Amino acid sequence: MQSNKTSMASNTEAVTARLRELILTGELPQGERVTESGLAALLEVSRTPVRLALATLEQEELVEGVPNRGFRVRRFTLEDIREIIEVRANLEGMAARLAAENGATREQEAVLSRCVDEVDEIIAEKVCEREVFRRFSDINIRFHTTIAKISGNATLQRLLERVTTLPFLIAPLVYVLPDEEAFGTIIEGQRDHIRLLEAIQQGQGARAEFLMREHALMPLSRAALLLQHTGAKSLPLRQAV
Amino acid sequence: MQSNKTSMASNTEAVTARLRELILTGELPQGERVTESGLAALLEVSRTPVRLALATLEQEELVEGVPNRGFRVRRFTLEDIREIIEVRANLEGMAARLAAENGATREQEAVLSRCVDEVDEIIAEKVCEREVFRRFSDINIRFHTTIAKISGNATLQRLLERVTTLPFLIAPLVYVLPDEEAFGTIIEGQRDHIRLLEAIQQGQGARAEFLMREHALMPLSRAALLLQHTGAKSLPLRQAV
DNA sequence: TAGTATAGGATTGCATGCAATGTAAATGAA
DNA sequence: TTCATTTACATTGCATGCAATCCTATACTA
Repeated sequence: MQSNKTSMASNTEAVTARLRELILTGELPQGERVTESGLAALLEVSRTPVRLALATLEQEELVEGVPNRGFRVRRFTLEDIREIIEVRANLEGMAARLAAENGATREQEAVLSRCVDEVDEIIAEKVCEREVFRRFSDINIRFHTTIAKISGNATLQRLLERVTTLPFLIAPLVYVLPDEEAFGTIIEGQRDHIRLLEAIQQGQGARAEFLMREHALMPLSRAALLLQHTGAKSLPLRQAV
Repeated sequence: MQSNKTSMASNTEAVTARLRELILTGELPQGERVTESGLAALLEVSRTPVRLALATLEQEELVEGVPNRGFRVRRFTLEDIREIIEVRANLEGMAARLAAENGATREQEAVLSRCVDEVDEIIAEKVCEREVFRRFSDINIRFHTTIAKISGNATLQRLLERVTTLPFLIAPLVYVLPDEEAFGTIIEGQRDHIRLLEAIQQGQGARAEFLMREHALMPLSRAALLLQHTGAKSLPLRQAV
C-alpha cells in the first residue's frame, strides 16, 4: 500500500530528523524503550526507514541499542553533559586558535563584527523577553559557526556540529533562569566575544584558544543551576523555543 | 532463500567490519563507486545489511553518498589527513591533560610504565624487522588508549576512537620508510612517551597536553615522506600488516 | 551537424513477509 | 509453595518484490 501522503524528498531523512526532534525536546522521554514497530506506527511509515534512522541516531548517541531488545533513548546525566561540554570547549578552542592563525577574510571578519554589534543593540535595549533571548541565541550560533568555518578544518567543523547539536549550544538554558540572571549571561558572553574577535583579528592564537575554552564552559554552570532550579534528575537537552 | 552458510552472530556488523576493512586496506580503491547490489553480491548477503553498513560507514566518513546515485569510497588527500591528524592531536592533548589532572590508578600507571619498558627492550635489541615494528605498534596503541581511559571522559574516548581508526594510528607508516629511518621514529616516539608518563605522574596537565599535541603530530611528517617515497596521489589509509 | 526529446536500463528507497531469537508467562512437578 | 520446563508472544534481523527516480544512449528534428 503505497501511501499517498504528501510525498517528500527522502522519507528516511525526515524520519531521522523527526525522531531527533522528539528526543531532544523530551517528547520521547530519556530512558524510554522504543521499538521499530512502535515508532513506525507513530510516524506512519514502515519499519525500514525507522530502522535506518535508529542506526543513525545510535551513532549520534541519542539512542542506545540493547543487543536483541531494540533501542532505548539515552539518558543524559549532569556528568554526561559535563563531559560533552568539556570536549566541545576544547574543540572550540582549537577552532579559535586556527582562526586566529589563519586569519579571517574581510567578509568573515565582518560577520563576526556584526554579531558583536547586534548583541550590543540587544544589551542597549535592556528588554528581557523570550523573543530577545531567541535572537541572541541565533546570533551566538552564527558567531561560533563562523569561527569554525574560519578555522578551515572541515573535520573539526563536523565534530563540532556533532557535539553541538546535542546539548544546548549556548543559550537555550537561559530560558529557565530568572530573566535578570539570564540577561546577565548575555552580557558576560558578549565580553568574551569581544575579546575573542580582537584576538582573532590580531592573530593571537593562544589567547583566542584559551578565551574560547573558558567561554565555552559557561553552559556548564548554567546546567548545574538548572538542576537546582527544577530539581530534575536528568537534563532536558533542549528547551522548546 | 535462507542462506545455509555458516551462520554468524550479526550479519550487519560483520558486513560493516568487512567493508571497513576493504576500504582501509585499499581493496576498494578510493573514489570507487559502490552499489548496494554490487557489494551484496560481493559479500554474498542481501542488500539489507549492506544498506545498514553503508549508512554507518557514511557517518564514519569512509564513504560518501551521492544523492540518488548510491555511494562512493571517500578519497583522502594529504590535506584531509592533515586536518584529521591535527584534530586528533588536539583531542589526545586534552586526554593527556585530563589524565595528568585526574591522576592514574596504580594499575593504569603500571600499564603505561610497562609500555615504556617494552619499547626500551625493542630499542635495545636493535633489530629492524617488520615483526618488531608490529610489536611497537601494538604497544603504542596500548599507551595511547590507556591515557584516553585515564582521562575519564567517555565522550572524548569515543571521538578519539573515531579519528584514530581512520588514518594510521601511529606506526604503520614506518613500514614504507627505510628501516633505519623507521627505527629512528620509534626512538623519537619513545622519548615523548617517557616525558608524557613523567608529566602525568607528576600531575603536570599543561605540560602533558602540549607534549602530547606535539607527539601526535609526528605521523604528519611521515605522511608527507610517504608521498615523496611512493609518488602516489592519494594516501593508503592503512598498510596491510 | 547539433540539440532536444524520449525510451530504456540501472539503482535506490520503501514495504512487507518470514524465520530466528529472546522474554515472559503459565503450567506442572517436587 | 517454589522451582523448573515448556509454550506462546513480542520483536528484531534479513530477504525480496515493486515502484519511483535518475542517468544514458539513441533517435529524431531543425
